[in-house]
Amino acid sequence: MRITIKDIARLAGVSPATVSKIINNYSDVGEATKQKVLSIMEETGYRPTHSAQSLATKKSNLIGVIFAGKINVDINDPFFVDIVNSFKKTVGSLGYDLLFFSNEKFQATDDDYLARCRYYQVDGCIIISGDELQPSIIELDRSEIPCIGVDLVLSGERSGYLMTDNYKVSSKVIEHFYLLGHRSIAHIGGKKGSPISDMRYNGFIRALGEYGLPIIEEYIIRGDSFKEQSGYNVMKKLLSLPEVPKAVYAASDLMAFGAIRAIKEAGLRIPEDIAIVGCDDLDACRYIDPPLTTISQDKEKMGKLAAYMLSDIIEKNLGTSSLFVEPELIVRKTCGAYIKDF
Amino acid sequence: MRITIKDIARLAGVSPATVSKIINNYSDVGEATKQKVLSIMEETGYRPTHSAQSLATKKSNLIGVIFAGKINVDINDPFFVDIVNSFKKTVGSLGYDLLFFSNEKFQATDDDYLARCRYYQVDGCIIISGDELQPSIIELDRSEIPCIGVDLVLSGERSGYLMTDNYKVSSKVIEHFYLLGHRSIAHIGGKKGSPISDMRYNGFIRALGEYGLPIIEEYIIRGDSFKEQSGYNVMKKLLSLPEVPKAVYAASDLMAFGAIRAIKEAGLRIPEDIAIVGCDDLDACRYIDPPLTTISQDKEKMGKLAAYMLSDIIEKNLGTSSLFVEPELIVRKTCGAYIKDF
DNA sequence: CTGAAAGCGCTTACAG
DNA sequence: CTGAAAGCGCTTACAG
Repeated sequence: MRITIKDIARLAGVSPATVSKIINNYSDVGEATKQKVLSIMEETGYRPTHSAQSLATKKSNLIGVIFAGKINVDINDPFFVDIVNSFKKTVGSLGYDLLFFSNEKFQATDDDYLARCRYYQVDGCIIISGDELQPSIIELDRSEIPCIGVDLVLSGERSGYLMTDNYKVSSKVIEHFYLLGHRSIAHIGGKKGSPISDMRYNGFIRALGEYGLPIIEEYIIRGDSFKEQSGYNVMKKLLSLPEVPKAVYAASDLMAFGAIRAIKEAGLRIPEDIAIVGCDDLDACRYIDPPLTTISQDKEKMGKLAAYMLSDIIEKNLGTSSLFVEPELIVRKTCGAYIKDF
Repeated sequence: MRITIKDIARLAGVSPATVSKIINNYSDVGEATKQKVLSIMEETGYRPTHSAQSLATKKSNLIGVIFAGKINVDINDPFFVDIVNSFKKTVGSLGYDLLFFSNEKFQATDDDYLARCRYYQVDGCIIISGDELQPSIIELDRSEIPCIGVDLVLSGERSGYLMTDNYKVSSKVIEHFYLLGHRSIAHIGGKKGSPISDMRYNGFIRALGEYGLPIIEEYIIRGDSFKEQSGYNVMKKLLSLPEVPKAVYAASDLMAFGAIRAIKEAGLRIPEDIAIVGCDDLDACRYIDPPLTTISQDKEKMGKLAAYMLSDIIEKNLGTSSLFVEPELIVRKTCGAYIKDF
């Protein structure tokens, strides 16, 4: 039924071995035979079969995509999707296709990623973190499978990772507020214990020091998630203080949205009464009223870097490396600064 | 190196054939041998290899995911992602994993989807439309590969499709406006020629008839895309009319966002001066000011249905079938109707 | 209930 | 420059 390498060989009057060499671009093949075989492959529309190639070579040209953590089930997280989109383009041009693991399958061992990677013989993996990690990710990190973590520190021999410089995220916010004349800055932090939110929190404290700004205990409150409601709740507390802060830095856009809702409910104006900046640069930032000033991660670049780093590990057997990507301040209207060159 | 079925057989003192039968749940195996083999597999952590299984059975347990059309390169479209997310869960529980094709690869023949499906021996495909179709999708539809189209009419022997009932989308909007007392309704249409936008347009015209409402030529303008700017431009035209419409139905949320911008710039109020409803229920609808009333597609259900339809075609060899999913009106604040039971 | 043997479609030393 | 042969790790009639 299916047309195989044997058929091509017969049609061209050569051996399957020779056809194989031509498919794989070996140099030691006669130009004449090469052309003949090539044209027959063309005519017949022949294509090799992945499983046969994979079985023989132990390579699959497949990259596994894993969204680690409890949030695992959902691949529609905007951050995840943007990274993967960019990653896919680059890795695609390098000759790989993407395999998304269904978490619903190998449930037996609570998500045995390593087993699945071996099952499919993936050449490598990209693991994007969703904060709460499973042990099976650690197992995968330590294995022979090349891995690259995004927002996730990996330390295996054939692993690498990258993330936005989250300290810089906070210091850019502080700098912005500082230049605008603010000296007392509040922070709506993300959940304590989440690596990303901890980095932003610590970055905030550190930046305060660098700019000689006071750390005001009552102004620093951490929510229980990155969600809208959490930001709303924290802002309510801030609003109930004897002296309401005039500048607040929310660790996520969603929290900033919640804070904006609370501020409006309190009858206060943004940015006149309270200036606010978020974090993530969701699409909705442009549509909310007023449009939210925020920090953007260069997801395009991150996906691309992840692709190249992974391919370096796979092909050149490079060891662990890590990269920190520069974040960018996006000035919109929640801080009263309209000048673009901030 | 890798532990194989032969090792297990040797360790258990049986033949590879017997181990294979146990792996594949054949019934004609002695209980005693079965238990022994099972425990050895457990101890050794043995897992079969995908490529070997696939080569022998000609099945891959892989479903190809294709985002058809020119927009192809980007998988971060919210509609696409939500559908795929739901699809993935269901199809995952059915034992399949997802393969995302890189468009950058087989560029030779402008995206030879069929060839790629055969190369990977995918068991089936889900094709989500991005309006502008490539010929290679048609080729795939006509092939032996089971396909299910989302927002895309497929007619192959082993194909099926589903989409939201886009006529109903429009009639629900008209009904809402009608109940609110509006009799002259404007339409900011999507690009002419795009199947989805045409259905919404035609549904609009038809619903007008059903409610005995007039078709006002000047009030019906189609944009050149579903984008924000396009909605802005069309709304400007509407605003320049001698009699400005008081109710407008935009064929996409993004267009509605653009229209809102134009309305605000003109110094008019929403919904007091102009009521507006969008289409898609993007996240941003909740954050824009005022929150946008819109029509939501049941993406969760659509993904699930797509999964079951596809698996029916694959396993039961079922023929073509098509499904139309009921859309839902989400009442927010752009029409002046706050009552939930609309 | 169990196993020997052939086959799935390719690749890779190796010999010539 | 070319080909015969063995091997990759499974499965599937078929025979017993």
